[in-house]
Amino acid sequence: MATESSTVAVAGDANSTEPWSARVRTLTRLGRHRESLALLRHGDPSPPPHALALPASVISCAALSLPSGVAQIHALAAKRGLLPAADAYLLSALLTSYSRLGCLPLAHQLLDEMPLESTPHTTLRTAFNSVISGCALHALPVASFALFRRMRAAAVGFDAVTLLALVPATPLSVVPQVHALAARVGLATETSVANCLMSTYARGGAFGAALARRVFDEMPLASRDLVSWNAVLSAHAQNGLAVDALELYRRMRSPEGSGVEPDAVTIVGVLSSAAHLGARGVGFDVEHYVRQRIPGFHTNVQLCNALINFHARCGSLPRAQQLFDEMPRKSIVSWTALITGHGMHGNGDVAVSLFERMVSEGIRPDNVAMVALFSACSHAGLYDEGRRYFSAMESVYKLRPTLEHYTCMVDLLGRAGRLEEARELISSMPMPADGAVWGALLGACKIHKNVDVGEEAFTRVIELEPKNVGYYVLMSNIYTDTGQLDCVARVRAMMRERGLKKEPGCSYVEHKGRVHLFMADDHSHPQARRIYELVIRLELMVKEKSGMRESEVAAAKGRMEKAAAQPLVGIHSEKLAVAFGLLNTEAGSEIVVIKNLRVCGDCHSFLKVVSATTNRAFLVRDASRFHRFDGGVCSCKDYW
DNA sequence: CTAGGGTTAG
Repeated sequence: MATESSTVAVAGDANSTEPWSARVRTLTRLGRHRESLALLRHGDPSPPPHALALPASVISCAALSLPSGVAQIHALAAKRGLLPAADAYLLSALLTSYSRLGCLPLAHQLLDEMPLESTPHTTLRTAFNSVISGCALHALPVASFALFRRMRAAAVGFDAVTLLALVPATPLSVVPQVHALAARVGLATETSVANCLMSTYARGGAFGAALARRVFDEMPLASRDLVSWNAVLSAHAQNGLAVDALELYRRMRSPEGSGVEPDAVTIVGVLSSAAHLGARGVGFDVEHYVRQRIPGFHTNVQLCNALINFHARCGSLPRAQQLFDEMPRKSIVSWTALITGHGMHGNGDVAVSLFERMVSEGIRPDNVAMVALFSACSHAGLYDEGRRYFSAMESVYKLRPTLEHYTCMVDLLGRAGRLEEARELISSMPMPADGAVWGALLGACKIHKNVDVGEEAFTRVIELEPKNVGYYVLMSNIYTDTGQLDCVARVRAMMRERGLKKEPGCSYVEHKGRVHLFMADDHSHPQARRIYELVIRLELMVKEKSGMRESEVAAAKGRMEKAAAQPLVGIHSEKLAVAFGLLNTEAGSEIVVIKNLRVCGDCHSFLKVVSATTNRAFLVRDASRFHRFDGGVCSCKDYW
């Protein structure tokens, strides 16, 4: 034992008793690459460098990004007759190093020189694996697939390592075939391969997430490790399946997770889903877990970004800001998350100054940061700033606007009432407008009750997205607002013919750790009777307070109900959620409501008046932003 | 002594 520790202590030292070739290897293993190469170059020439030293030196050259060094050792080895296949380790080290350094022609050449008949299959497999992973690493998916085919043609069996390199480089549509091939040799349920398949499938939208789920379900329980859980959870989180992601998190923490402890990667996926859904309780619990169990989380940029995003999108801007301030190093994502949060809360000026601070700290904005900025300008009615930044986007920041940027700008111009200007912007686009762009124009026409432009936008948008119900509802609401009830009926008929149903509105409130979900005209809550009584009482109070204008709305509603069989407006879910909040909280508290659709005008004025008389603040996150109702006014200043 | 798996913002 004493000798072993002294060997370690002097490893690589000049006075070590090791043969010097072994010392080269030791230095490489310790990551002391320069010393290792120096020893190779200037070491005792007798005995000459042993075969043992050469692979190590190759690895050191690769670690130091020295392709010429690799080539020199390659030449030396060739002179000694160690190649093409006499020394499998050396060959392997050369192939890996060439591949990693991007010298793929050399790697290919070396591979081609190998005698297929006389080389052991394990050596061949490793050689192919090295080059396949090199091609994958350097974005040459076609080449890596060609090598895989050659490998199979030469009857060289593949293993898990082959698949780990190949699968991520395979076009998504072909992955199921490789998957089937892996399954045939029993590799598909191997932990590393299954994890790799799941993360690759995760790139394929909701359908990909379902395939990832299947891989996960088919894994033997004992093979699932932390990465498996993270991969399947992220597959759902990244593809908008937030509810499933949270359900997976719950399962992971149950006995089924068999002691797997969430790590920062798990948490990032969970927080993303919680932020999406407005699942505040989940996010708060997870943050508690982070503070207890993930030491030094402040230095984990991605984790902090996920927390900032969660707080910004779930109503706690000060906590987002505090986390941001506490980060020793921030990324553009940190800035963007905070800008988005301020944008959603209507603090356009704060968003703009954050953006300016970001730029002055030397961070070049990217496309996502620009979207956040435009959307913040849009919600705050910052027309001039929006226009200015839009033109700066190309000229100053060298970013080409994408469809998303045009969508934001159409929204910004449209909300500001400049419908013609928005229409012109669409005509000037260098690419065809998509549904979102026309949809933004349609949304603006709803705000400004513009039937003509609205009809054009509607025609275009339903050509592009005939199944998106929201656009039919918007058009129908424009007709309702302008009293064209025959047209309302026509749009409804279109919806019926196409088998489209209005997406039901729902709102929820969290209270004492439980989620209370309400749908429009929903009576299923245990307190439903008291909730409805309160809503009716409050509506009466609101009507008295706001007099004529409300009665006009009621009259319009009455006319509409006569014209169509089904009323469009019943008791919307946010009224129920707020009434529940009023019944279950003390005066002075804030009631947070998360809603899937946008707040309608009627509910908006209702909530303003109610906030003035009940000594509560209501923070409502709807489909596009936050509204904070307090003392009779809304933070959106009625601009939304 | 060689090849290798999961992550964020709109």
